[in-house]
Amino acid sequence: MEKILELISREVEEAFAANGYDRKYGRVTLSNRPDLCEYQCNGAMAAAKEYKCAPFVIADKVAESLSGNEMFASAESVKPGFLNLKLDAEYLAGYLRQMSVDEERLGCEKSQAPKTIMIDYGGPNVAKPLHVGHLRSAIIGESVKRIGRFMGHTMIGDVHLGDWGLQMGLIITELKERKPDLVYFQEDYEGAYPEDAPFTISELEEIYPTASAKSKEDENYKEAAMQATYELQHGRKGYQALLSHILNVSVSDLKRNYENLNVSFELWKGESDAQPFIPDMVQKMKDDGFAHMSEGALVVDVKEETDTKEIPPCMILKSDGASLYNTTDLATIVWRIRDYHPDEIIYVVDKRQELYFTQVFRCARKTGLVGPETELKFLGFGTMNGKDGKPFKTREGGVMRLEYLVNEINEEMYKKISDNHTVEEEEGRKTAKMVALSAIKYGDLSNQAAKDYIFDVERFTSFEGNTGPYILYTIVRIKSILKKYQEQKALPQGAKILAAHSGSEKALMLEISKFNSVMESAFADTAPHKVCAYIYDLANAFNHFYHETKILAEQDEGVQAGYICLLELTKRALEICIEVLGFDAPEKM
RNA sequence: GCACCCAUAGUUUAACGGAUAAAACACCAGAUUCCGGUUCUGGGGCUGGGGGUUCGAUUCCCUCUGGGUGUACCA
Repeated sequence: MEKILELISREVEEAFAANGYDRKYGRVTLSNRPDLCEYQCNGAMAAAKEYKCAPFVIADKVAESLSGNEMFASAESVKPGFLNLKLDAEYLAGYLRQMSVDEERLGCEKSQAPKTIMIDYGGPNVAKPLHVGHLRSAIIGESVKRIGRFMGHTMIGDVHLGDWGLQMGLIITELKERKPDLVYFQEDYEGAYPEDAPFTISELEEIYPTASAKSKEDENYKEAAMQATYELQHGRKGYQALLSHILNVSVSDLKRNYENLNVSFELWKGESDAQPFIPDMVQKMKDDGFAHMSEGALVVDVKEETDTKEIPPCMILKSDGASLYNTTDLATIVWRIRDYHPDEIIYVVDKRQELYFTQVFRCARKTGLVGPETELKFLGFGTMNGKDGKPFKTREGGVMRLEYLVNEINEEMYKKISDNHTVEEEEGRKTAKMVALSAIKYGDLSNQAAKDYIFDVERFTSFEGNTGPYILYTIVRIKSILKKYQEQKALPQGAKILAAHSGSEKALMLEISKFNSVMESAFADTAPHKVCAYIYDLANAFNHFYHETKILAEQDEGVQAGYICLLELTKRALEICIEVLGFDAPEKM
């Protein structure tokens, strides 16, 4: 259904036109002075110039034309030339009734031109545990994906594993030192390799750092690792079998971890999947004359006339002929285009990589890997800082494992919940987990992605203020009222949302009516924080209404039923929003 | 050196070029309560400095200051 702002604008534009002014001046915006009005139009001031006429004269005429319009309770012109509008309560109620009909989407229409959008987020390395550096990518990417999906687009999330390069050789080398008798190391072995991996995830997580440290001290060791890497990449069977064990063990652990965050991926592709595309891609770049040698390396120039800064060429091959991150990312684009024909690829990556991705994007376009019909978008996010304003660290100063961080917050939330009231252990744990996740995600998503933010556990886990738990608390409160009502009686036939009886009820209704426009702009700007800002306002509006209104004690059955319908709608709006943010509400808390 | 990003209340964050810059936490005062810890009501306080464009600037342009980041063989 049409956005309420559009409906209002059209009416006001009509009024401008009726008085002989260009209708473009009739655009209405949300009021920034809620004490004066609900919506406003500033067009008269802009029009004053064109028509050489005092702004308030124009505003007066328009207001006159709008008087008696059933959409507005009042339309008045004010001082310099503002047009202040208040919606008619019955009209507003009608709009909400229409929203209620569509329980799934609350009248928010899917995109007219659905796109296929691939979204690259996650970026974990195999054999290495997730750490807090992976948190933002996962949270933001997942939310952007869900928002896009809600708006009717085909969203394909790809985890883009770091599964290529020296790290694999290091693991194989270390494994060989520890367990030289394994069949994987017998060059002449012909049989089938065992199905079970010769290590567990915790061994794997310990092996990698150990090997990495050794290689820095011991030249021979490093040499061996490089040799193993080379042999792996050139098809040594035993090593490839090991690689798939490493991948399997690692990926199932990663999946478990991402699941805990309510994050999932459609594709579990990795850097290794791009490797087969490299030779042809490089050859074509050479043949087409885009790639040339520079300082021993193969590069593609990506400078443009309008650049204010120096953009170094995009390197395709190192001077030793080896590929690098750029190469892999370009080759990844090759199969993404080939297999999925996306209209857009979004990269949710640390913002420090912006220059690097500028190079990759330009190179991909220039060399024809990507046509003009495909948009490449860099969604850079800022650093997650500790309370001291510096990058988040453990108390000891190391990198915090994501799992530990999440557990810590779960634990804290459990304490909080069991302090408040007695709960069953199991039930309490489950609830704590849900609330904790809302705290982490909302704390992150309520900031603009591009900005650094401070991860303040105490603030994020608070049940008051602009936090995830506060939002959940509001939803739970609504659920509880609805439940009590249902226990007493059934909703009468023909129950419907009625024109607001109070200021706080109308304020709540006005918030709800913004739903579709918020979703649209959150998607257009890839900005989950707009959804956060919205549900916070919505939750506040509801709580004000709740404080002023005796819902369950209301004597008039019709009025009460209207309240219940309004609550249902509020609940749905909140639920859809937290769903796209990537967390859920419990039944109780 | 060069370039990019950021700068808003004590703190963390909002605000299509519009009116008196918003909220949360913290703080202060009053009310409330078996509680100095709960809840409610009220209050103070902000656009880094200087120019410019505009009827009108937190927003756009220039400059200065302060902070962050990046600047080809890492990812």
